[in-house]
Parts: sequence; structure tokens; C-alpha cells
Amino acid sequence: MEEDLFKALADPTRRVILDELTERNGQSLFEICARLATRHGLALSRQAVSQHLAVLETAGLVTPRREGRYKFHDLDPRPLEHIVTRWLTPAPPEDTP
Amino acid sequence: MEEDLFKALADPTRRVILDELTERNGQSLFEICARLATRHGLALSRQAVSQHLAVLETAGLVTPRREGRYKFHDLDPRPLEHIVTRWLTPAPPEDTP
DNA sequence: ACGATAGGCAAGTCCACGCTTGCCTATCAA
DNA sequence: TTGATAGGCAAGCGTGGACTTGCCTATCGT
Repeated sequence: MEEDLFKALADPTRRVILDELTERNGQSLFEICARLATRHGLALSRQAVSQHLAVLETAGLVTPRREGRYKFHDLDPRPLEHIVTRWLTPAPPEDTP
Repeated sequence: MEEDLFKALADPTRRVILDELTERNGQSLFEICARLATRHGLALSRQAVSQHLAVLETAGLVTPRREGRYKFHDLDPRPLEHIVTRWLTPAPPEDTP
């Protein structure tokens, strides 16, 4: 659902999580917590990050992958593809040479 | 500021306003009110729409243009351009033929 | 088996956001 | 000038969302 996508992108912490996963894909919850703290000064509780990841999963931007007691998170940027073209006017006849 | 951009896109009513302006650019506040009501079943107060437009202006997605007692609103999709490429991984080596 | 690690569930708090209401200003038509 | 139209400002209400806290389950190492 597109509502979930925009809601997921609305929070700055979630966008930083996407940045983190873009730089290093497949991180676990604790890894993300640590990198948010050390690299972005975001001292969130583990539960807060877990809830953010749940929102990102609902939006289809993050795909969880279980391995034993670990849960790794893979980025999936495909839902983003259509959110720009939606409002990109279909080639307005500009006469700017 | 990018925070304003994502916040502007977070609300479904504002996205419908962007849709309206994409289809018919340069509408006034009352025009937008009317079209939200008749075409989308959104019976919002004039003030509500005005506040939405203010948010869209802050995000740089809508540029106001005054003419007499009218204020027309022009869509500017340029701020949207970078929000996808931000998380598009720089061509991962996929071996899908 | 036991403790430690990785994560989940649920309730509760706090604040930002969407919307309304009421009143005020500015421009146009008669 | 008067009334109507188009829009703005500010206070207030109510809901949703972000975050914490406390406790519970599951997997690994020894």
C-alpha cells in the first residue's frame, strides 16, 4: 500500500536506517542500533529501532531474513521507483532552448 | 530542507493535491477545495486546504503566484528528483542474465 | 542444564500534526 | 461606499505516532 510507503519515509530516523542499509546491507537489529549511535548520534532504545524496522518492512522497503537467533535486514528500494514519476508532468512543452 | 519534503509527502490529502495540480496546474485555493470535494470526496474546510498548501510551499513543491485577490498555485516537482537516487544502490553486481 | 545473547509483545507517556472555529484583511463589482 | 469574494492569522481540540519500560520467548556457547 502506498500509504505505508510515504509514512515510512516520513521519519528522519527511518531514512537514516535506509542510508545505513544502503551502505551496508543485511545488518541485524543490534548492528543497526550500534551504527545509529556511533555514526549518527542517535541513542535510541533497541525497541525503538525494532519498531522502525517493522514500519520499513510494512512499506516493503526492508526484507527480513532469519538465520538462527539473528534477523538480518535487506534493503529493497523498488517501492521507491514510482513515487517520483507520479508527479513528473508528462513532458510539458517547454520552449526553453 | 529535506525534512520538509518528506513531511509534505506524508499526508494523503497533500498527495491528492499534488495529483490535482499535476492534472491542472495553477489552481486557486477555492478551485482546489472544490476539486478535492467533487472528485475525491474530501470535504475539507478551506482553512485545512490552505494549511496543506502552506506545507507544500515550505517543501518547495508548490510555488504560489499572486494576482489581485487570487493566489494561484504552481506545481514544482524538482525537489522530488533526488529522493529516489538516494537509496538506489550504485549498481550491485547482479548475475541475473 | 544454565547463562548469555538476539529479538518480540504490550502497555503507557508525550508531543506533533490535521482540522475546526472565529475573526480579520484585501480586492473586485455594483 | 457597500457587499461579496478570496484569502490569512491564531487559538483550541483530538488523534496518531515515536519512544520507553517491563517482561517474555528462542537460540547459541560452555
